[in-house]
Amino acid sequence: MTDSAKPTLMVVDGHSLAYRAFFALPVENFTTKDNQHTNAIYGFLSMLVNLIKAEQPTHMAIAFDTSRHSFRTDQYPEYKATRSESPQEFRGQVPLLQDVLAAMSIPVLTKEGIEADDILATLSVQGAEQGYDVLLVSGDRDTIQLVNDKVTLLYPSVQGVSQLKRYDPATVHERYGVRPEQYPDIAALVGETSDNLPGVPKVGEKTAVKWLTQFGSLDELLERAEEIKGVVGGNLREHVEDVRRNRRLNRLLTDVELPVAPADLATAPIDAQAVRDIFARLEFRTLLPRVFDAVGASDESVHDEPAVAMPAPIESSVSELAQWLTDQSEELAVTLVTGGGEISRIGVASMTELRETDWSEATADALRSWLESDSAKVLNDAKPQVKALLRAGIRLGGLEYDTLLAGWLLRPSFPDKTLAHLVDRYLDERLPVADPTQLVPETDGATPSQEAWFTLRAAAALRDDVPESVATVLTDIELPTLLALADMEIAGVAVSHDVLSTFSGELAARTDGLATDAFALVGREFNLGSPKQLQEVLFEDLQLPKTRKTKTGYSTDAAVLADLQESNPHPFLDLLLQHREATKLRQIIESLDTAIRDDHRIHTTYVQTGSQTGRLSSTDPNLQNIPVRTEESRRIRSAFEVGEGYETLLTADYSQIEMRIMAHLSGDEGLIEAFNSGEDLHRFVGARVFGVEPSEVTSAMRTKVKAMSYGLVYGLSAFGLSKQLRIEQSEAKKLMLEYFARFGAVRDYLRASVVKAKEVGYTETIFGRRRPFPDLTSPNRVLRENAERAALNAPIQGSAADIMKIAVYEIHADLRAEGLRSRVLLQIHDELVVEVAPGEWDVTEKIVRTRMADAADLSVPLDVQVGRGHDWNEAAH
DNA sequence: TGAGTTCCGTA
DNA sequence: TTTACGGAACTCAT
Repeated sequence: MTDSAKPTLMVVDGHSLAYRAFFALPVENFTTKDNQHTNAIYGFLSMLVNLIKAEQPTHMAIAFDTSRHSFRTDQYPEYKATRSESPQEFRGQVPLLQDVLAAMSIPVLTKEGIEADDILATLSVQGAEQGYDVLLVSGDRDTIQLVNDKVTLLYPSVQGVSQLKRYDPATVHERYGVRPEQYPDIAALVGETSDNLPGVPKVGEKTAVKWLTQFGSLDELLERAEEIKGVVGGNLREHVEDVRRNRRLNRLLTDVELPVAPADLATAPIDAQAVRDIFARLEFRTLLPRVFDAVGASDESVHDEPAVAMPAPIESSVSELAQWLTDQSEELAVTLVTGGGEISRIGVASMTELRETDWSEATADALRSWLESDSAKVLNDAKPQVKALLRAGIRLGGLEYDTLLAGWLLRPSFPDKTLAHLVDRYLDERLPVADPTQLVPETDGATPSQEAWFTLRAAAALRDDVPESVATVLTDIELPTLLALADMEIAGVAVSHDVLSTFSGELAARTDGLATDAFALVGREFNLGSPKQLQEVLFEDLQLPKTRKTKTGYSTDAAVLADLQESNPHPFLDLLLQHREATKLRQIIESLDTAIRDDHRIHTTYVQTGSQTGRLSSTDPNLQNIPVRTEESRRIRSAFEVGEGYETLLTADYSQIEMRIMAHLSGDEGLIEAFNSGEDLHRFVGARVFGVEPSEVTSAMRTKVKAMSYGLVYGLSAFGLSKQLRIEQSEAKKLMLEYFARFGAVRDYLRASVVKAKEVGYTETIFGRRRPFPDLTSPNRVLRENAERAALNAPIQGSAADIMKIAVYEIHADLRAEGLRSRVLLQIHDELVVEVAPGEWDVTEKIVRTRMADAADLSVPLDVQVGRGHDWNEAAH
């Protein structure tokens, strides 16, 4: 408190400040796991807390607008009419913010037909009369008129909500050149675009101030308007009525009837538990201690102490540990410290006890039976640990939960997939981490059993949050898949260095030749791989027409170059395209070759949490983007061979799985019939769309409906379709209309699924996997439409991913259960590559075919194509 | 050394 | 103005 004995009354325009916060803070950082946006609430509270701490008000209230309707709109319907409606994401936050304020015992004032600023005006007058120092906080300039010796205005500066500028009469005069009560006169003359109040044309602040100084008052000025010369004088005379109206509307009411008087607004103790509860719901953590600090309340629960005290890790001998493990009846968490694929230490935790020991062969022997048993185990990021155990000859049993996978299933878009983040988010505690920048860290990182303990507790918290359908996806799809992937990664795939290097040599000779020829055509040498230098050559040296713009210049991608070749043929373009193609192949070969390990095989890593749809991704190297489209590029696939001790490779792929899912989900009778007819899909669809017999469908017709069918799944537009097929947009539009005339249920389904997603905030696959889409209700059209297309696609791509995962783990399990050596090696979204041991072809093929076909029970059959060959290319035929 | 951009390979 | 990925090369700033 200040040394003045005077009480301070602080009145805040909640609406205008929360609205500023809404636009100032990126919404993606402020979204709870239920997809509740909280950026406006957070920003407002953050500012409020700072204010309370700095100003120490003795009395306080927050005023809100009730609706767009007010006495001003009654008088002048156009008032604020150009202001677009505040977005739903904002409006949804206001009631929550008011709940928070209630918990903080801060009165919220609203009155039907009255704007927040009028409440501020009324309280400021009452407060000043009754001997308070009045502090107004508002983002609306009209409140400047309220400033006087007893009333100070805090107004957000351009930099943002956190910076408030303090206006007393002197600062107002300094800034606007008039006394505060004259500010509305200026505003009336100049007009206020944001309120849709036009002023006098060509009159800005400077002119307005000059006139007011000259004539002393607005009334005087309007009386003697004929004395003003020139165009502005004419403008003023023509707009006298507008000015009077503006002045009428921007006068704030100082006599609003309120249920409270300043004396009723004395600050009261906050309801600590209520604040904690609502902050937990809003997932605010750092704000909680700031609130308690600002209001001078103490709260022990906010000081980072774990809800449960962490037991001290017990260093155990191997035999003690083995004994302890068999004594436990509850689920345990396990953490293996691995490095270079080797295990160095193991930690195990129950809720109450932490045990750990170094890993050695003796450890492996002693713990094997427990590790392989069905005893329930929880791990975080189990796959690398499962692999390390497999290398040590132990097959982990009883894997009940993986917190990494659970966290990803809840929020597939969240990039931070560390245990530290899960602990932070779901336990609201901090996982101890060693400071990596210090040679001798001041703080120790968590030991393995401590990590296990946090994992166990994070799992409990996650189980509370994960909806049942998602929990089923984790248990029935992801965990079994994890075990299959571990074996696939360890198996790897045999790749011939010789085949690769022969091809690479040929390509090297070719790229050199192409570059030489290209430089000769241009007349100088440059870096063909540099988009920047290439632009100089294309658009300056060769004077080709400018293409599609990119952030940094003009595009030179393959599609653009093909367009250029059509409109402005130039031999250089051809050479460039060929050079690109050949260098790309060389790159791919190079990365594959360096990835071949001593066992002559490549071991990719499947990232189970690598996509937002449920697909896998593949890294180091990526084996899901090996070229296949051109005859030549398929030579790379021929380097992927059957390994030693095996007989042949088997490839199996789902044909048109996404269209089949579409048929199933939409229930479109035409599409279902297409798949049941046995006819080629695109031929069947083409016949329907173009009204001809299937035998009469030309390849051009087939190409068109094929592009249309595939495009559907992506939310393709007529524009995109025309671009892809290189046809007129009108023709593309016609094609879409014809298509939907025959397969209308498809369109109905796609539309309905986006509407549903908008309602519930997420999409769902056939098996219950969810993907949240907060942007579906975004006021930003680009964001919203992007989200709509992704939401259209997610259930389809995701269901296909679910089906393939089910097939993979069932095939994996069957092969093992039958005691076969044949094994799954690769998964490329809708294709599997299997290595078949001598004599096992028939049984393996049968398992693969039936498990893939039966992975889901849809209203159309799942068609599986199987191929056999010595290498991947051959097996694809 | 690292972030951002462009381009391109796959399903 | 077509979904989902990983990765190489280049550019520019640090």
